[in-house]
Amino acid sequence: MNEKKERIISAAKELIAQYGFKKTTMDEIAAKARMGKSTTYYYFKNKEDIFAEIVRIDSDLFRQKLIDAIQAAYSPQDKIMQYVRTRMLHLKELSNYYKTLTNEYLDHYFFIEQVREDFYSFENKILSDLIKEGIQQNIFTPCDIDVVVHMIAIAIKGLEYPLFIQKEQDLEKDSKQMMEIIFKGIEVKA
Amino acid sequence: MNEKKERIISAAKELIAQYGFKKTTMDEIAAKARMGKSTTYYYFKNKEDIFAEIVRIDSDLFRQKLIDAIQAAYSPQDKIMQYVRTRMLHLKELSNYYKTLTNEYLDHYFFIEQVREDFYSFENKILSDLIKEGIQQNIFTPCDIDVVVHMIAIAIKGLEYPLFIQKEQDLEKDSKQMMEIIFKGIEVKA
DNA sequence: TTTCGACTATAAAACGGATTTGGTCGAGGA
DNA sequence: TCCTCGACCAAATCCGTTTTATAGTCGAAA
Repeated sequence: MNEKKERIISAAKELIAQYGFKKTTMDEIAAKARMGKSTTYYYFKNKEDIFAEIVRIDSDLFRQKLIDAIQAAYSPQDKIMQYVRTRMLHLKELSNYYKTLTNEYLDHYFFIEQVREDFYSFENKILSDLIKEGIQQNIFTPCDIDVVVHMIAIAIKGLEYPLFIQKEQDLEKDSKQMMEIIFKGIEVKA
Repeated sequence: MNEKKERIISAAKELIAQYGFKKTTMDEIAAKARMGKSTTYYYFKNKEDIFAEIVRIDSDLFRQKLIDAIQAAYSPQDKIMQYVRTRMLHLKELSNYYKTLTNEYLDHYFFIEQVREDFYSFENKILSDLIKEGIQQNIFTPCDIDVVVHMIAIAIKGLEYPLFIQKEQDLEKDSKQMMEIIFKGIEVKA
C-alpha cells in the first residue's frame, strides 16, 4: 500500500472511530489526509471501500492477537481460556471492527456480512481444533465437538453482552470463571 | 380490579402488541374499550401507567410459569434446566413484556428499570436457591454461589441472543445442551 | 500518473403550517 | 359521591417544500 493510501486510511480511521461511518464525510477525510476530495477517489473506489479496508486491517490485527494468545498458552484449557480472555479484552478497543460486527445499521452494506461470516469461521475453526486437541490428549471427554463449540460461542455471546450495552463489567474475571465452569462443571464428581 | 379497568387493559394490550406503545393512541384504546378517552383517565393516571400495568401482568404470568416449571421437576439439575428451558420458550410469546425488557427506546420510562431490576432479583433468588439446594444434597460442588449464578445468567444472555436479533434457533435444544455442559463440564473426570 | 476545482444528482436537513395526540377540566348524569 | 364525556389546550408529530450537504464524476493541467 502506498503512502497516500495510508494517509487516507489513517485519517478515515480516526474520524470514523470518533464520529461513526455515517457522520464522517469524504471532505473531512480528504482534509485530514491533506489532499483534495477528488484525489481520494483516485485511491479508493468509494467511501464504503475505505471503510472495508479499515475493517479488514482491524480484523487481521484482532486475529493475530488471538493466535498469539493461544500460542503463548500450553494446555488446551489454558489456550481456550486465553482465547476467550483476549477476545473480550480487545473487542472494545477495536471499536471500528466491533461496531462493524454488531451495529445493525451497517447491515445493508454488502461486505459486512462477509466479515462477520469470516470471523465466525475463524473462531469456529480455532475452537474446534482446540477441543479436538484436548480430546486427543484425553483432557476433554469425547463429545460432539460442534455442539461444544456452539455452546462456547453462546457463552461468549453472553459475556459480550455488557460490552454491547456499554455496561462496565469485569470481562477478564467473568471470562475466566465462565470457562472454568465449562471445563469442570458444577456437579460433584462421582 | 374492576371491569372497566380490565376493558382498558385488554384493549391496550392487543393494540400495543400489534402496533407498539408509541403507535397506539389513547383514542384508539378508548374506542376499542368502548368509552370516551377522558374516561380512561379516570382509571389510569396516563398512557404510561396503562402500559406499566400490562407489563406487570405479563411479568406475573411469566414468573408463575417459571415457578410451575421448577415445581414440576425433581432434581436440582432438572429444576434449573426446566427453568432455563421455560424462560426461553415463553420469552418470545410474551412480546410486550420482552420488548419492555429489551427495547431500548423505552429506557427513559421510569418504571422499566424497576421491572428489569425486579426480574433480575427474582431470577437471582431462584437460581441461588436451586444451587444452594444442590450443594446441600451433595449434588453440586461447594462453590461461590453468586459466581455460579452470575455465570448461568451470562449463559442465559447468550442463549437469548438469537431471540434478540430475531434469528431462528432451537432454543430448547441449546438450553438443554448448555446446562448439561455447565453441570458436567467438558473435562475428563479424574 | 497524479491532483484538483468545478460540477451534478441525490440524499438529508430545515422549515413551517396543518394535524394528531396526551392530558385537563368542568358540566352533568347515575 | 362516583362515573362519563365533550370541549379544550399545549406540545408533539406529520408532511410537503425548499435549502443545503454530500458522494461521486469529469476534464484540464501539472
